[in-house]
Amino acid sequence: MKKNGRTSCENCESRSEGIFCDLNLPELSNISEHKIFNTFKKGQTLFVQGTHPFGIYCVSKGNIKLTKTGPDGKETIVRIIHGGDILGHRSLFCDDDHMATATAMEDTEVCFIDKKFILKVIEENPTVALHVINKLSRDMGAAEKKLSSLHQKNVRERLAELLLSLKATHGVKVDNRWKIELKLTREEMATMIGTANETLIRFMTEFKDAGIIEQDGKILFIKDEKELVNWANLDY
Amino acid sequence: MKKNGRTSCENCESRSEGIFCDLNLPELSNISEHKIFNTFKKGQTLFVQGTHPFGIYCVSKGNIKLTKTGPDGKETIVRIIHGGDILGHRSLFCDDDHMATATAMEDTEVCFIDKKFILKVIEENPTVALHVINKLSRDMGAAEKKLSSLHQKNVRERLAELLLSLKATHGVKVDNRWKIELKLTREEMATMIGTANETLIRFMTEFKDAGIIEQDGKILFIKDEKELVNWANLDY
DNA sequence: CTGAAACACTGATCTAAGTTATATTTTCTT
DNA sequence: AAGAAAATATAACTTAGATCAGTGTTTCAG
Repeated sequence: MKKNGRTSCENCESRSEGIFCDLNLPELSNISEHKIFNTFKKGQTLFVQGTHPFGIYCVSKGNIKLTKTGPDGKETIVRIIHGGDILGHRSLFCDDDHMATATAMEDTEVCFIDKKFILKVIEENPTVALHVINKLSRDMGAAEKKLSSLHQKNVRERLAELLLSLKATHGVKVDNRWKIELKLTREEMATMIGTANETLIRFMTEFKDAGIIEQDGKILFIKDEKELVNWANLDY
Repeated sequence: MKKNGRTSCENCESRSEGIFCDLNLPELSNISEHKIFNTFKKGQTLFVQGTHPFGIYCVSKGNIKLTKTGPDGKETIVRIIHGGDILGHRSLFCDDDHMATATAMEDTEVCFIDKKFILKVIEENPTVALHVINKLSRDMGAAEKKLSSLHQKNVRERLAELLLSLKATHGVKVDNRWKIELKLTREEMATMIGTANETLIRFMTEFKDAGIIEQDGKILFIKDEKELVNWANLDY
């Protein structure tokens, strides 16, 4: 692995974001020498539900969806991983098989880090450990929030919540609209909030008709954030 | 705090289980000197949704439920914490306010550990850090599994899953039945699988009629685990 | 021991959202 | 550029499970 190349951790696009953000250059280049850089084309899978994890993936560019398929073939997107995030750590850290499939939603750049090595890095660098703990805690919060939403809110409210969370994670303010820089199919959005394809489409139409959102081809815009918050019926 | 007393970490009932299980005696007694021992009676709350976390709770005895209340007052049990587990760490580690309320389900014994101190312990003891990571990962797995169940399975299947998971966490084999050593109301069980009180009762009756479960007062027994697995329609 | 809550159960409606079906548009493939 | 495949959209129909209403049964405080 060439030093200071485009694919080195020292020059990584997402160097300032992830669990390694507090490491200094020598430590980074140590990791750099132990990782395996890889690219995935849209639609390719990084790992498949039910298989054994061998390490973690550090995503430097592109979005990846984590999909859990049920016994009857129904799919649910449990999480979306974007540039700067890690992936595959949950299964690794509890020695479970992967309980979901990771699929590239666009062309992505990802580094693979072997189990043994990442555990060593965590043991030797408390700051990395704390970042992993922080990441897991935040994801866990998101998961438990979704859990209660699924029980307590109807589809309209959950859709509003989804749009708000997409705004937070993938939104960019352009003029006076929020542009969502993540292309999702209706099907995918539906599985994110636990509803059927057709039901989701109905409510998306309702949101469009109400002037809350707008669409330009596949790109989504949020026009009226305030109204979205109303519709989401958020707690406290 | 007296040394070697009933309430010291060295003599803690759940010493072999929690995140501190790999520490040696001097390290344990160091923690012991920094914790605050407390007891809670059934129904008392340890902390309330929306408040700021100041540390973590280390549960040595008793079960505690974590309940998230929605904007319309509807409650959902997001997790149950039992002896040996920690509590309140999720919010603490991501600097969020508590997003749920912790309520003792029976008389409990709990130690409080201050934020600053627990962070120091984690930084200085990689084994503690790894145990915290492992704990979070397992809880996160459970949360994401529930999430997809809520989308992919009907109430009957989810109830079967709940009973199986109660068996795993609180079950004791007595004769040829599994005794569930956790007393739950129907209401509580309902909020655990995201359904209504009445609906849950209906299916519990169905399970009893089918000879899968049995009840002696408030205590629950699983008679036919095999059939329960069938009804749960588990994946792979 | 007693009266009031809290809990458990049952039945009768009602409705949100799933399902099925079909048409139209967009996006890939060759 | 044409044809196939995937995604979007709408409407009609069905249903799982929520809600409402009422009765029996524990539990527990005083």
